[in-house]
Amino acid sequence: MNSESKTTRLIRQTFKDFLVSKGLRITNQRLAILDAAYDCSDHFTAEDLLERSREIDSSVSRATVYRALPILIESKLIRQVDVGLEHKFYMANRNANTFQAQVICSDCEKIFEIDAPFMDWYGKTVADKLALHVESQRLQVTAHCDELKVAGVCKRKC
Amino acid sequence: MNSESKTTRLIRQTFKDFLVSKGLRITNQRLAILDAAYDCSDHFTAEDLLERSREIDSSVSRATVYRALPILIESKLIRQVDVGLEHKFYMANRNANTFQAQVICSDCEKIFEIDAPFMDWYGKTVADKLALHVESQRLQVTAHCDELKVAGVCKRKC
DNA sequence: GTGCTTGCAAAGACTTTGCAAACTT
DNA sequence: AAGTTTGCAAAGTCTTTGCAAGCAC
Repeated sequence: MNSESKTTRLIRQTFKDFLVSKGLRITNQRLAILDAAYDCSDHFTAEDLLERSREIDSSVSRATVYRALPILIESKLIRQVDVGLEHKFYMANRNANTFQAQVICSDCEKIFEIDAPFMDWYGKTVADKLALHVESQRLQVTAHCDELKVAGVCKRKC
Repeated sequence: MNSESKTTRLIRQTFKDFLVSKGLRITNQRLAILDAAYDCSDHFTAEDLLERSREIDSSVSRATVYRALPILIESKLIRQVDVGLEHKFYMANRNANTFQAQVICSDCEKIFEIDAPFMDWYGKTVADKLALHVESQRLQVTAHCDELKVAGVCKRKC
């Protein structure tokens, strides 16, 4: 049972604990939205999330998705990935500890998440200069696909 | 005459050349919008730009600002600075050659632009791993103001 | 039962677009 | 004169909000 794996249960429990700790209620819609988010291996938009949530619980409405997103972000179970494209993206926060950078292919608009531990140190150094305390950092690299330019196709489904 | 400085003339000429090279027309509104953008030492939103443009040429409309922004960005005279705050920001591209990072104060939402030449190397290295060719990079550090937390005030007008 | 949550539809915020008049070339 | 560009207002897109009914506790 994929939906009952050990990890899934742990994630759900974390979310439930978070809701309780905030005096919020555990609802089927919120759980469906959480599961839908973790069902995506990739980045997703609010609209994607609505669609996937509805496959799990058809009663989920757009409003509920938009209301759930800030909660999921605050709980650190998902994070916002704003890459300056048309839409805002989100993704499940599977490895919250390493600093992640995004490489965005401008040909196919695919977003790659990569570890960039060095950034962490650098960002802190930079903020120290301004006497600010770092909360979060983002490194985004926009790039185009060499393969696509040459061969007209990109192996990574660009 | 501030509006007739050497730099200003150079910028205007660059823009005019760009327009001509694209078969677009040189209009007072477009020039007003360009001047307004370079009149800001800081980041600005589309709405800010409308307001400032109208001080130069009161006939500038919101639609024209929105139509001019992509042209100004394509000409590299301004660039978009998307920091994931409420609005999209833009800024004059005064030093296009150095990689810029943004440090965003989450207390006052002020945005500091800093040089981060090392990022450039790092971003390229990272993109090379994926066989992509770097177009642009952004490093954004969100931080909060220590002074504000302690003293309730921030010298840099946080 | 109490009061947080929900879905719906309407409202909001920001941006884009259709059209006739005005302007650049 | 020919064809772009403009301002206006309307339409779009994405997101938020008000409200009464429904649900978790």
